[in-house]
Amino acid sequence: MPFDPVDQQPSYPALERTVLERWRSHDTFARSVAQRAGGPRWTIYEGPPTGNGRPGVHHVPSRTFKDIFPRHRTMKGYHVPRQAGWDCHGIPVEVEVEKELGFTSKADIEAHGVADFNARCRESVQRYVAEWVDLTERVGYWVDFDAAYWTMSDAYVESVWWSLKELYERGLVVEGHRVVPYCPRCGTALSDHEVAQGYAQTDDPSVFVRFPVETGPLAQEGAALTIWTTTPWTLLSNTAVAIGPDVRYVLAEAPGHGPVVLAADLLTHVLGEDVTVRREVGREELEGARYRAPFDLVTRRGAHAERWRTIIVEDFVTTEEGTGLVHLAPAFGADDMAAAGRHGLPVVNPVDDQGRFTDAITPYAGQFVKDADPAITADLDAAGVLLASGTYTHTYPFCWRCDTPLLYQARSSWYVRTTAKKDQLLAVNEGVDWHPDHIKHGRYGNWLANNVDWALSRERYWGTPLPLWRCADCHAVTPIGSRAELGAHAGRDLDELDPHRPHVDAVTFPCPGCGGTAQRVPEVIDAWYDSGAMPFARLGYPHQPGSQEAFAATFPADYICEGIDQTRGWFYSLMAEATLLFDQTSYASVLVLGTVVDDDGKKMSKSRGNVVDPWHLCDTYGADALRWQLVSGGYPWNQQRVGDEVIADVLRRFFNTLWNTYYFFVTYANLDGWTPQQDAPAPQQRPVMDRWILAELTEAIGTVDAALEQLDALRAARRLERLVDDLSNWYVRRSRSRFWSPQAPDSPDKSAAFATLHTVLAELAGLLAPLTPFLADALHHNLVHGHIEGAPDSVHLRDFPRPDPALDAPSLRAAMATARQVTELGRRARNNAQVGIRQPLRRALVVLPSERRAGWEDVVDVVAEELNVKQLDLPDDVGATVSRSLKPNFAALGPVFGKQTKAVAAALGEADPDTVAAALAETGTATITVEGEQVTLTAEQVQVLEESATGWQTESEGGLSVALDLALDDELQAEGAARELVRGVNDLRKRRDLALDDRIELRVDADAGLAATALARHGEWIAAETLATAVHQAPVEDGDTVALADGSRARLDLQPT
RNA sequence: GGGCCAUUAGCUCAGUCAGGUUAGAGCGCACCCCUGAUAAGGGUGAGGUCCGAGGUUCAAGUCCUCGAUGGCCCA
Repeated sequence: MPFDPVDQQPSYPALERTVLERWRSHDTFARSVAQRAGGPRWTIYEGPPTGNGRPGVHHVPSRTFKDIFPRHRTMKGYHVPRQAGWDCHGIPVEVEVEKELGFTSKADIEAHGVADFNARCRESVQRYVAEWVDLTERVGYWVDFDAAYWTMSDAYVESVWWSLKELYERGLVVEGHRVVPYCPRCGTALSDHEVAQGYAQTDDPSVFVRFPVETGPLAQEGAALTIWTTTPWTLLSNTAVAIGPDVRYVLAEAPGHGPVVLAADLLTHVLGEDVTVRREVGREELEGARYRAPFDLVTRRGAHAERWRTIIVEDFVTTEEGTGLVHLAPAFGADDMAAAGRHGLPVVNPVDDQGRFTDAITPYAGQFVKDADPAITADLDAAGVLLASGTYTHTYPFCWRCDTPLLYQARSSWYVRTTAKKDQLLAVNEGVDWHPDHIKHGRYGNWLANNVDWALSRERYWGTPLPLWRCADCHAVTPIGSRAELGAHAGRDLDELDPHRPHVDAVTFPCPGCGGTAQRVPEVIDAWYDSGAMPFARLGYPHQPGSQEAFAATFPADYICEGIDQTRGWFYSLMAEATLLFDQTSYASVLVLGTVVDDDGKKMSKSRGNVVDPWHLCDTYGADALRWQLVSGGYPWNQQRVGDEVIADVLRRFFNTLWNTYYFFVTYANLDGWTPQQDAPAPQQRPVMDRWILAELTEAIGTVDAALEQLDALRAARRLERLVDDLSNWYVRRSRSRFWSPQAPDSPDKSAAFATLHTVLAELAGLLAPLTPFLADALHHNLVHGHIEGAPDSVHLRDFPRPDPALDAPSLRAAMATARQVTELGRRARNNAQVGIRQPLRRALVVLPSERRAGWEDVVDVVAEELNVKQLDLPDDVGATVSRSLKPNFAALGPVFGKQTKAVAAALGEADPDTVAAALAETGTATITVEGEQVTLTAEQVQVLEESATGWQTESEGGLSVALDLALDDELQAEGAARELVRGVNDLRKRRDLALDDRIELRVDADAGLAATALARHGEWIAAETLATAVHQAPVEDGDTVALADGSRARLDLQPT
């Protein structure tokens, strides 16, 4: 047998396991990369998954879309190495280990010993790696794990050090005293990402407080400022009050309160309806005025005495809530801190690392600040400055680990000064090809435009140590770019030093400036910096031999792909570091994926219990089906549904259709003994169906190739779905008989059909290879490898299909589209006339718009056969059988006639269709009367509809009509009967489980009229169609009954021979 | 509170960037047809305030403004 026999109902998971095994044993992935080593480089960066958790189905989309385009580019001749990577550092890893050890605070870690703690972290990140590798392989994502980079490796850490030293020396890494979200219990600042996890609704105090004015006219009137806060404990640290530049302020009085100043817009909101406005208060009265704050527990410092507790003007003040006058405590608010910087205000912070008031704050010393709120409020009341108090419900961040309310607190930490390069970041972003493009100026662009400096340092343990050594004496900082450099300073060989804590902390060296002792600063860095460093750090750049050449060849990446949650994660860290270090982006194009949801469109979560297991899907339907759902189910950046229902649907819709076509080909080729070596007519000499499907194939190749080139897998998948549908439900359906002619072993028509179908399936395998790598390779392996001279042993080793211009035939494709539309109308007509398709009809009349008549003669036979009519006429002049109507083509009329369009359309309705049609046919234009004026219209502007009249079963649509002649004569009825008999026999063969090529003897009980006529006139044809070696007219006891058009019944039975 | 995305048939989605008068596909449902490749295919039918309200235009699912709901990200 030329081809391996194919199961009619395949198990795709079993097939995929076979292919996986072949890839393993044949080293297919490595060979696919290596054989393109001389080609142009195309680079993808693998965003490192954190090894700190199990892979789930939500990881499959990115693994799919990271696979498709590299496979395509590889088949196009590009050299596309794919290095895997693992993200190893970070607080989530620490938390995992802390849980294991039952730790609750940093003190526990210190007591336990950082060395062992970090060793456990190192072990923890390797725990799930095997599962990740398994799933990655199973879904067909080709990536090189052997060459994987680990962000915790010595070389990686050293490379990150190099980059930080570079940035430090350019003044882009600085120490800053800034307000950060801080967990007083865990003793560290939190990253934005961590803070985002901990927002919860909570009730906080809400107090309105009077600050009496001490200078200027307002002081003489006894006025006080009105301020509002939800953190009374920050009032102790008040240093200024801010007003808005465009806010209107008034002096007002309400019963029980003295005269107070507040924003006019918030007057009744704060003081109620029963309030009297004394007068407007101008900005100049307020700005610079001194006031008295309720507490004097902290004192001003000399240098800032001037602005201490005065009124300043700041843009961030709004009248959306509060009073329009904002109390500032620079140590506890980012806006406050920024304002303090701008106005030279002091920063006072009477709160310690555990969130408690310091000893100097006598009344509240040692209290956790939030716990002191009630006492503070009571004291305000006692002092007579409390206007009102209550509770305020809002969302507030809590520590996601211990539920402690976070404090925004000024702390010293290290920053990357991304704001210094903000304009360049924006410029670099302009050059990136975002998919979808709205991200560029939308979600991501907005984020960049509001760029703030990158809070780099973490007061933690398991991370890349910040490579800065500070002198205890002169405080000079020495940045270190490698272990060798560190060794040179320390005067000993440190090349084997573990560059993590605590080992690296133990290394000190004499300060190059003053000779004092330089000690590493205590912080490690944000793990996001590690991930953003991967373009160079994965290579150990610049220290490792060859890393500089490798970096030059692979930077920037041509393509990256991750979920939309990486907008402010990896997409940013990659771009920011590349811009700061190398003044360019690190990726030319990026595909952003949407979130994965279940069958019902719900987000998957453990608590909801709707987490889909990727292994279940792969083992039930196959990885190809899962991949196809992801690429064909909608745009990848929208939400992606994954679940049993949608994937089972994909199997039905696409895979089974393709597989049936494949099964048909293999079955009949093997029956016939056909092989690709057989001579076949040149494509241009083949029958019209062959030329048509080859033209469709050629067009599809061009479309799919261009779509994949543009990272548009959806368009590629849609085109392939159409091609498979065309192939199965039109080409094979219409060509079926050509594959089955045992009487004509060497028919050129048959070999043309086999050659055509083989070509289409083989090229389909090539087109599908990037998308469904398993099925594509199975097809290739059976149909091409070993049959075609020089064909590689995997579809992934061949070149991507190229369109053959000689096969392209746009006019034929258009004609066939018309043919199929006519067929559809004809079938509708038969249905409505209730005439079965097996009953031949004498004649049908087809009306086509003139522009669609080209090429009709090529396809008319196909339509006649499909509709089972003897003759199809396309009369030039259908005369009396047609009634015409006119339809305005608004798309053409609108631009010419503008506002007059509707009048022209109305006039067309009044005009005589026959006259207009005749004029258009003769001269190409026609003149009608519109509102008393003569107007000339072109054929493009007017569509002439023709509809067949009486005596026919007529169906029309879009300017096409089909009219069936329903009259039957004896001859037609006999033919119809013959076809009924054939169908009856073949149905019986099938039910008796006869093989396709089993011969039979046929007996027909045909005393009655039509069956006898059919046997007499078409006996030979019936025998040929049913593989009957003999047809007997004889009584039949059992067997089947076939009902015929004249109402008679024929009994039939068969006997295998 | 801010930003982005989505909202089209019972369900899942195209169509929206380049406005054009009969808004499509698949699944599901009902009836019918076809079937020696078919867990298929074909025809018909039921099913649409294209989220809503304004606006621009000869013409709006499509463009603009405002709003609603959902999702994501951020605060």
